[in-house]
Amino acid sequence: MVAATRRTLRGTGIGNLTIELFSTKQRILGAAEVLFARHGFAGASLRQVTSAAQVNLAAVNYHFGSKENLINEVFRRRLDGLNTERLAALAQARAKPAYALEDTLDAFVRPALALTGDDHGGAAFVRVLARAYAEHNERLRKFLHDNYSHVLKEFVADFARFLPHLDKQELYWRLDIVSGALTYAMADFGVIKRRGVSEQQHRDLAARHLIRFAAAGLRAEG
Amino acid sequence: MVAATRRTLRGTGIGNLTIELFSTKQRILGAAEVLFARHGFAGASLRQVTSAAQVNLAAVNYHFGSKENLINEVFRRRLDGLNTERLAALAQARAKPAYALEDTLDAFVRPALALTGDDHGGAAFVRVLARAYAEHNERLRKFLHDNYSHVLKEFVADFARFLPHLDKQELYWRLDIVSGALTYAMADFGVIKRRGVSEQQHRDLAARHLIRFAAAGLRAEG
DNA sequence: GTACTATTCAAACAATCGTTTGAGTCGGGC
DNA sequence: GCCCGACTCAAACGATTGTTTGAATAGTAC
Repeated sequence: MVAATRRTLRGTGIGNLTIELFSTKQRILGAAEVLFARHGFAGASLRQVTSAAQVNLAAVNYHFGSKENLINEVFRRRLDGLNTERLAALAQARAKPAYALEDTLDAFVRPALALTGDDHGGAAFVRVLARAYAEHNERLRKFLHDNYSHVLKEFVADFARFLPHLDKQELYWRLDIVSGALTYAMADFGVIKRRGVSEQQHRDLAARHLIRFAAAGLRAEG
Repeated sequence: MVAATRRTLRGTGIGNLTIELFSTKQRILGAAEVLFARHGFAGASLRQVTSAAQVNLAAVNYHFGSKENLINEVFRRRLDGLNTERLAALAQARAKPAYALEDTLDAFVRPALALTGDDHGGAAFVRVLARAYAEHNERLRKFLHDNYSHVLKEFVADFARFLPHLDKQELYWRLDIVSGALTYAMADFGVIKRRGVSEQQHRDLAARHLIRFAAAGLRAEG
C-alpha cells in the first residue's frame, strides 16, 4: 500500500540509480499501453493487462494503487519525456533567425511523431493519446492539465505572436482543432503501411504534410 | 426473439405508417446515444441506458438482440438521414456553375454540423461519431463500411477531381486526416459556449472556418 | 542464525456486467 | 367470452469486473 509510491530497484545493480527496464512495473505499463490503445481504458481489463505483462493480477494494485492511477502513469511515463523534448525543440526553434509558425508546429509535431517509429510501444501510446482526446474524461483532463499545462502555455504564447489577427477565443478554438487533428493523424500514422521509402523518410514527409496542413488552417482568415 | 427485428407500432395511430417518437425503442436509442457519447461504448452499461430511458433492462435485448446491435442501431438512426442529406447537398453543389472544392467540403460538413444544434441529442451523436473514429473498432468499421461506403465514394470522386496533383494514396491519407479533424472539431463544437451570437450564426461561422481549414490542408502541395 | 522489508502469489471479495427466463399485462380479432 | 401476439417486468443466470487478503518467497542487514 505505502509501497505503491516507492520504486523497485532491480537490473544490473550498479548502486541505487539502476534503471528498471524489465521490472514488474514497467512490464505492466507497457502492456497497459498496448491494450488501452486497442480496447480503450474501460474496454481493457486488468486481467488482460497482467496476463499480457506476465505478472500477477494483484501487482497492479500493489504498484499503482488503482486502475485509474495506472492510466495516469501510462501517460506520465511518455509525456515527461515527450514534453521535455517539445520544450527543447521549441527553444531551438526560437533561436532560429527566421523563426516562423511552421517552426513552432514542427517543435510540437516532430517529437510526438518520433514516438511512432523508433521504439517499443511509442506508436501505441500515440493512439492512447488520441483516445484521451476523444474521451473528454474529466479526471484525465485534470491530470494532464495539472502536470503539463506549462508546456501548452509556451506553445500558445508563440502561436499568439504569429497569429495576431486572431483574438484569444478564436485562437484557442483553432488550436483545439489543430491539436486534435494532429493527434488523430499521428495515431493513424503508426498504422499506415509504408511502401518503398524508409521509416525516417516517411516520417519526415508526414511531419511536413501535417505542419503545412496545420499552418494553413491556423493562418486562414475568418 | 423473432420480434426483435420487427417494428413497434404506436403513436397517433393513422394506419401502420405511424412514426414512433416515444416508443421504448426510441427512448433506448436516445439514452444510449447520450451515454455512449459520455462514457464510451464499453464504459456505458445497459443498466445505465435503460435506467436513463426509464425502460426495463430486458427491453434492450428484446428490441435489439444485443448491446453490439444496439450500438449499430444508434449509428443507423442518424446516419441514414445524415448521409441522405449529404448526398443531396453534394448533388446541389455539383449543379453550381462555379463548383469548387469548398462546395464539396460544405456538402460534407454542413449536414453534420446542423446535427449539433437543431434537435434532440444530435450533438451527442456527433460526439459518438468522434468516439467511433478513435475506437478503430473492427466490427464497427465493417458495419459503417457495409452501410455507407457508397456515400464516401461519391465524395472521394469529387475530391480526386479537384486535387489531381495528389495520387490516390496521398489523397486517402489526407482525407483521413481531414475527416478525423472535422469530426473531432464538430464534436467539440457542441460543447463550446457561445457568446453574443445566435446559434445559426455561430454554426455558419464554424462551418466556414472548418471548410477553409480543410481546403487549405487538402490543397497544400507536398 | 534472526529480523525485517519488499514483492509475488493464489484465492476470494463484493459489485457489476450482458443476457436469459418465465410469468404477467395489454389490446385487437374472432 | 376466448385466444394470440406484442410487449413489459422482476428476478435470476453465469461470467467478469476492480480490489483486497493473507500466506509464501525472496533478499538484505544485523
